[in-house]
Amino acid sequence: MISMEKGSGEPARTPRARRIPERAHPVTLRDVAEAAGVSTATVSLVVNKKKDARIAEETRQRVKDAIRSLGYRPNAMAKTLVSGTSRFIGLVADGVATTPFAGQIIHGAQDEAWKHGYALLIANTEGNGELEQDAITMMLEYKVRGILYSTWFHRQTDIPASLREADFVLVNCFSNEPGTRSVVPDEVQGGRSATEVLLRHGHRRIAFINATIPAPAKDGRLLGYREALEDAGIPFDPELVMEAYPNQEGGYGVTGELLKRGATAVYCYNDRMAMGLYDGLREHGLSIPDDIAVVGFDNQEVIAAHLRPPLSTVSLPHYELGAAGVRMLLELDGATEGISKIHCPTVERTSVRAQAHA
Amino acid sequence: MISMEKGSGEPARTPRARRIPERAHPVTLRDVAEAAGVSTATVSLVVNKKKDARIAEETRQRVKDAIRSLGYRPNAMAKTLVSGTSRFIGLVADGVATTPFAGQIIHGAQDEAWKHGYALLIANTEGNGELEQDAITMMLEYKVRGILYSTWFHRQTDIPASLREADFVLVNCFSNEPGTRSVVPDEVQGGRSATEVLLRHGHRRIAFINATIPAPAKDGRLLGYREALEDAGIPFDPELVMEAYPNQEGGYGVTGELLKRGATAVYCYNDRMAMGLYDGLREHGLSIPDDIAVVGFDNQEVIAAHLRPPLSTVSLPHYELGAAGVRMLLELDGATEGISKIHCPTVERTSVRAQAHA
DNA sequence: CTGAAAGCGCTAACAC
DNA sequence: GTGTTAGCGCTTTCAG
Repeated sequence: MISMEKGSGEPARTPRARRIPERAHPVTLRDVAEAAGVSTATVSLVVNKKKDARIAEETRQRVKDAIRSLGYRPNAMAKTLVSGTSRFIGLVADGVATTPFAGQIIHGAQDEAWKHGYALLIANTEGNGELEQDAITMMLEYKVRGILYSTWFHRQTDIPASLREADFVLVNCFSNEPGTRSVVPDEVQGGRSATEVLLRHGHRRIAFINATIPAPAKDGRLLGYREALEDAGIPFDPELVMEAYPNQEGGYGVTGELLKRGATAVYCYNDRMAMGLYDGLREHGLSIPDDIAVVGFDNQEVIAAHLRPPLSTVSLPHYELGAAGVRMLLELDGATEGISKIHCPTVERTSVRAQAHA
Repeated sequence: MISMEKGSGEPARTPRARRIPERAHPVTLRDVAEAAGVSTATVSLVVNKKKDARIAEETRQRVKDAIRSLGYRPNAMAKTLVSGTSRFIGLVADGVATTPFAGQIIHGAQDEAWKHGYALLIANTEGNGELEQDAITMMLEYKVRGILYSTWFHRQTDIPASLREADFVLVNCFSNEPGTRSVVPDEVQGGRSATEVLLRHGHRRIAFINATIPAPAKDGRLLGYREALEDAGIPFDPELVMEAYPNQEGGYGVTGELLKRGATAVYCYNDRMAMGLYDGLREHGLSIPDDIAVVGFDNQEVIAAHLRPPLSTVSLPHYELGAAGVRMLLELDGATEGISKIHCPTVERTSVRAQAHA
């Protein structure tokens, strides 16, 4: 009555299992085989639903019953040991905690990995080089199928030496080293789309508030803006391009200058600047979108969707970045080399309206 | 000259390694042993830096050289297979992609897990029950040391059946089932702290805009508010408690009603509501903190730190939640049973000022 | 249709 | 000090 140790007798089913359920003796393939009166090979066959192996229906049933009653769980470690190839994909990210962006990358990568039978082993380095090194080492030791190396904002990056020991793809970052694979957002197309939203509503005098910080986004978004204007036959006016620190304070601070330029619409480098600009505009007694139209970039949910009025913007496709990353790693898509650019979709809300006198 | 297959001869060091470096023949312990002219046992001993085992310095060096020149990486799978216990902790989250909150939990859990030699195996279910089931199964098969089951907002939860097969702790959620372990934020203390910030600045007529949605946060934050008032000897006035949907629109919408109550300060259920309220107050020509003081809750960085003026608020300790979860799982802290409440720190910015006529 | 046996890479006695 | 050996839990020929 007192001893229930070692799970002797019935399938260890203590009424109120305490901590660490049956850590004593994890049930193995062999246990199942013995219980069902067959060999381990047979059990393995039914567990893995091998189509070719013909097992008597009666035997199969007996095995299944044994599995259920013993609560058998295959040991993935042992499985990958023999198969030689693990079912892991590593994802090292430098900023899961900082923004929701990295979260989206994780989500996309995971959905796609899962779809192909892989589990995600993730490491969040928050920019700490030592942690990053440890993370990669760990992944290497777990014999991951490959590693996704991602950054929370789009930038160029150095490739850590140990990363080269694995099959890898850069996500949301890139290297100019030849032969490396990477997926990044298509900033140029994004900038073009943002501008086109304004153009479509009849605006012709469109300002662009760019970031002061050098980044592929800075160059790309500007280029897209220029291309869109050119396509619309509007000459580029350098007067209409301003720069500010890419956050709320930056957007707010540039308001006065913007107003002097006489634009009817503004395209902001990101949603955070747009948020600051909203405040600035309001202080000047201006209303959006009637007095001036605004579009942002990033589609940072918490902000864009809840500003007054909700902000039209261009979405950074982080989910897709993660998903495309694993596809590239697994060589599932066509492109398996170089930089793959992911489309940035437009998200229209109500901060833009057809221009009154257009 | 043409054949380089099977890595025969020198340590497979092709000049320009293509994809999948040396997938051909991963170097094993045995390879190292042969190269160094010792047994596998010896290599194992130096790899694991066993203190007690006495190895001749000369031998140790020979082994180390072999390891380096072959580029040997221990196989974690094999290691855990023999040791019987894996070095994984599973983390299933329902919303990494939705908010930065889950990201913080991941970060905290990972740092703490790492500190104790564990790697985090994470699964992002975004609320999808099937995915969740698969995730837990996967973790069970990888023989994780235990599972952290987390939600992105603090709530009660059901415990999935398969979760019980593992050692687990609930993070940011709880169950009233006896014997389960969980870590959650201390909402009551948080609500009290938020109110006290206002009290400390001389306010006595403090409104509370609560959420309409039932949640532990709703009850806890209100209770904290009442406790703080009571301690300050201020009678509770139901008139001063309003409810609205807990986002920007909700905060904005309740502005008019709030103003009728004649409060000198408001404590909002969360930062998003405070953001909406800022807009509402501004439209009424009121200035923060001079005309009215505001505090929020959550400390949602993108918002709170960049509102005009920056919002004083109470921080939801997600990082700590993750870290404490791991500690509880590993039974490192004192408390190893029941619900552990984590302190919510106050973050003072400039949306509160000493009351003019106090 | 099913069983026996070898072996995946590594650790841990236990010899020598 | 260092080598031998027996598994860890599983898959996979190869026999029967």
